[in-house]
Amino acid sequence: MINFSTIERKWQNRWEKKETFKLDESSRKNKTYVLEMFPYPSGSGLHMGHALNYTIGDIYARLKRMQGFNVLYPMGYDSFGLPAENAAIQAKEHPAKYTEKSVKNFIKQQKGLGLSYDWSRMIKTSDPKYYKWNQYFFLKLLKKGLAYRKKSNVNWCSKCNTVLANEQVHLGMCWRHTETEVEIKNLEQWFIKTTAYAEELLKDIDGLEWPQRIKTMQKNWIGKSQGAEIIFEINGSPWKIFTTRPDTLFGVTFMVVSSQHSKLNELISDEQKSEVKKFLKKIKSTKQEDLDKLEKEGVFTGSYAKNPLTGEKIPIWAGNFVLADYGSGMVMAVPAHDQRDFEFAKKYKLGIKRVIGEHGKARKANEKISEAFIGYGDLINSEGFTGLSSEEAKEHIINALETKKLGKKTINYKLRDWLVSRQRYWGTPIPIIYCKDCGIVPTKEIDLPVLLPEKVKFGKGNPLETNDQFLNTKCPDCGNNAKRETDTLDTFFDSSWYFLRYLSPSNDKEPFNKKSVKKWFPVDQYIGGAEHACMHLIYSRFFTKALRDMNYLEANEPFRKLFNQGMLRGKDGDKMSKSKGNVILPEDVSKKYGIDTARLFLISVASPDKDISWSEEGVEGSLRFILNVYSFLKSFKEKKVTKLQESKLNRIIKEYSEDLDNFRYNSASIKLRELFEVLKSGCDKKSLEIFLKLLSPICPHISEELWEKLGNKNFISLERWPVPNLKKINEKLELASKDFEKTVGDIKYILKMIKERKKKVGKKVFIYVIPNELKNYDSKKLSLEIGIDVNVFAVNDKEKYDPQEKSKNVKPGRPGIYVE
RNA sequence: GCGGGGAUGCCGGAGUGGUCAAACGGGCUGGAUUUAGGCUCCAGUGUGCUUAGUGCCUUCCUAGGUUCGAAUCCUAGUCCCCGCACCA
Repeated sequence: MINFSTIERKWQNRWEKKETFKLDESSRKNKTYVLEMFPYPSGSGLHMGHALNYTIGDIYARLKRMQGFNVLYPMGYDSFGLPAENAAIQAKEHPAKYTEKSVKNFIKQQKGLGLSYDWSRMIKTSDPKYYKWNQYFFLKLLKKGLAYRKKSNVNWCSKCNTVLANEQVHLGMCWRHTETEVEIKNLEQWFIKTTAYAEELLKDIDGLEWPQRIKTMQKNWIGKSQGAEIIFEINGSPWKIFTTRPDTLFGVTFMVVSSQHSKLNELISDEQKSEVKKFLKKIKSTKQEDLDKLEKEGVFTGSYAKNPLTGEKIPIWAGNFVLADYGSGMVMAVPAHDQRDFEFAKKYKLGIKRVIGEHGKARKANEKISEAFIGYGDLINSEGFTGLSSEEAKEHIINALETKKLGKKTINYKLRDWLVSRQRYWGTPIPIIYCKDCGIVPTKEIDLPVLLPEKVKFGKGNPLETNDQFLNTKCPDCGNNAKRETDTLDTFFDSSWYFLRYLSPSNDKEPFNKKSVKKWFPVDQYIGGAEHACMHLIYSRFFTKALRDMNYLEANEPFRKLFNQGMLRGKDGDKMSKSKGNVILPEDVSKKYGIDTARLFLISVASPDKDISWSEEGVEGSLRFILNVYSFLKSFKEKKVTKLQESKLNRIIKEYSEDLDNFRYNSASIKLRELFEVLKSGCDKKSLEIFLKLLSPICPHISEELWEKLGNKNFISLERWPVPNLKKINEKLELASKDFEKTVGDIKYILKMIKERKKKVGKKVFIYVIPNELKNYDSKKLSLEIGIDVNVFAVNDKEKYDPQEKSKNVKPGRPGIYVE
C-alpha cells in the first residue's frame, strides 16, 4: 500500500517552497486566465462538492500551464455575509474572528487538494484594503447616476427589531423567534440601476461561449417583452400600466395592484381599510416562492380606474399574485383571456367579457367559457376594432391610445434594479452621510475606506445603528453634525469585480492596474455552479459594462468562456447537508484513498457538467487503477514499443488532449485507462513518461512522485505537454488488431457452444479470410491465444480444407470459422 | 406560479440521425493464480429464436409522429431534479 498522505505532503510542500505555480508576469508566453467562483468561507469548511469544483479548474489550469500558456490561476474569499453575523449572534463570536478562522481552514483544505493556485494573489472581500474599493465604486456609480434611493419592502421582525433576510424567514416566522410573525415594512434603500444596461446585457449574451442553458436562463431573467403602456385614470390622476396584450383592452373587467405596492395606500377607500389590512396580514414574506405558494387572493380597494378607450369604470383590487416591481405594479385584468385573471374573477364573482375569438370561428361573445382563451384570434365585442386580428388590433389600439396621449408602444424587462442595501453589520459600509442641511452627501474619496467598527452589539437591530462612534460624523460639505448611512452593501457587490482585483491584489492607489487589466482581462475560463446563472453572472456583467463606460477598462464582458459543473450529491443521491449527515469531507477521503484517487473518481463518474453522487465502490475502482499504475512502475523494465502501441499512444495523446480542453474529463479518464492497458504489456521509458504527463493534471501528487522515481529532477507539473505524432497513428493497423481480437472472441465463443450443446471438445480450428486480410491473422499467434491449433486459409485458396463450406460466410473483417 | 434541466442495462453513467446491445466504472457469476482471505489476471453478464455459427428479433420513461433509417428530431403525457432577486 502506498502512503498517500506522505506523498501528498511532500509535493505540496515542494510546490509551496519553490513557488512552482507563482505567476511570472514578465513571461512572454500567451496568457490565459482561469478562475473558479470564489467561495464563501463557511465555518463548516469545504466538502467534497467544493473539491469537485476546484479540481475541475485545477486540471484545466495545469493542462494550460503544461501546454505553454502563462496561466493566471488565483483564489480568494467572499468573506462578508450573513452566516458570519448569525454565528456572532448565536455563538457570541465576532464575525471577523469567525471569518478569519474559516478562511484559514479553507486555505489549509484547498492546499490539501493539491490545487495549483498562485497563493500570493489571495484576496478577502472583508479586508478593508478590498472593501475600500467597493466604496469607491459605489461612489462612482452614484456619480454616474447608476445608484439611487427608493422605497422597497423588507421582512421585519419586531422582536429582533431588525430586517430579516429571506433565509431567516421560516414559514412566515422569524428564525430566532419562531412565535413571531414576520411583517412587511417599506424602507428607503439603495439601488443600482442594472436596468440601464438591460438591452446590452441581453444582446451580448449571444456572443458568449457559455453553456446554452445558462444563456437561456439569463435571457429569460432579463425577460424582454414588447407591449404597451396604457394610462388609466384613477382618482383623478394617471396610472401607467404595462401589458403585452393591448388587443384585449376591451375585455378589462378589473385591475389588480400588487399587495406590496408602495402606493397601495393611496388607493384604499375608508370603508375598505379594515378589509385590506386584514388581507395584507396574510402575506408574511417577500420571498418569491412564498408569494407564489399562496392561493391567488385579493381584496377590493374601493377605488376605480377609467378605461382609456371605453371610459368604463373598473374596480381596482389588491392581489398577492402581482409583482410590485415589474411594469408598474398594477395589471389590467382580462379574465376571458388570461388564466390567472380568470380564476380570480371566478373566485370573487367579477365580470368576464370575451373580446377575442378563435381565428375564423365566429363564436358568440356571451358564450360561457370554462377556461381562459389565451391565444391570439379575431377581436369581438371591441367596438370599432371588432373583426381585426389580435396582431392588427395591437397596432390599431396603440395608435388610438397614442392620439389620445393615453398610451404608447413600449418594451419592458423583467430584470429589476439591484437592491444593494443590507441592514446588517458584516458587509461594506455604504459611504454616504446624511446631513440635515446638505442632504445626502457622498463620503470624500480621500476618507475611504469607511471602516467597519469592531466593537458593536449583536442581536437587536442593525449593530451599526447602535454604534454612536460610527453613526455620528461631520458633514463633508458643511462640517456640521451628520449621520452615517448604516446600511451595508450586498455581498454580490463584492463579487461583481473581484476577478479584476486579482490582477493587482495589493495595489493601494487604485482598484486595479489598467495595464494589467489590458493584458489579463477578461477571464478566459470561468468555472462555477449554475446557481449563479442569473444573479452573480448578471451583476458581474453589469459591473464590467459600467466600468467600461467609466473608462476603467475596455472589455465588454468579464467571462469569455464559462463552464458549469454539476452538483455532487451524497451517496443517497441527496444534496449534501449537515442535517442529512451525508457530507463527505476531503480529509477523510484523502486519508483513506489519497486525494489523487478522489480527484480521479470525481471526474470519471460522469461528465463534469452533470450532477453526480458520491460512491464508495466507485472510489475503490479509481484506487485500483492508481495502485496498478504504481505497481507497474515499481517493477518497470524497458521494452521496445510495437507499431501498434505507438499508434494507440499517439491517437490517445491527441484525443485525450481534446477531451481535457473541452472538459470531457470523464471520457479523458477512460482514455487514460485505455493507454495504461496498451503500455502494460511492456513499453519504453519515453512512452511511460508520456503517460505520467497525461496523468499529472488529474493526479498531480502521484505523478510527481513517479516522475521523480523515473530519475527526473524537475517538476512534472512544469513539463511540456506531449504532442502527438500524427504520422504514427495507423488506423488500419488498429482496425486489423481489433478484427483479430474479435475473431479470437468468436472462436472462443464457438468452442464454448460446442462444449455446452454438443458435449464435444474442439481439437482443430480452421478460419477463412479475405486474401488481403491474410496478414492480419497469424496462425501461430491465433493458436497461442486460443490454446489449440488454428489454420488460416484465404477464401480463394483452392486447396483449403472446408468440409462445411464455412468460407461462404466470410465478410470483410469477419472470417469464416470451422471447428473440428 | 415563473424559468432551466433530466429519464439509457443489476447500479453509476457514455452516447444527440446510420459505424449501437450500447464506451468506461461498479456489482454479480465462472475460471486462472494464490490458497486463510484480499489483491491481481481472464471470460461472461437484456429477451426470445436458432444452424456449433461470429446470425436474427426485441429494447434506451409512456403514447403518437417525422425519416429510407430514431436512444438521438417533433408533439402530447408521466415522473424526478435545480433556480427564483435580503443564503452565497
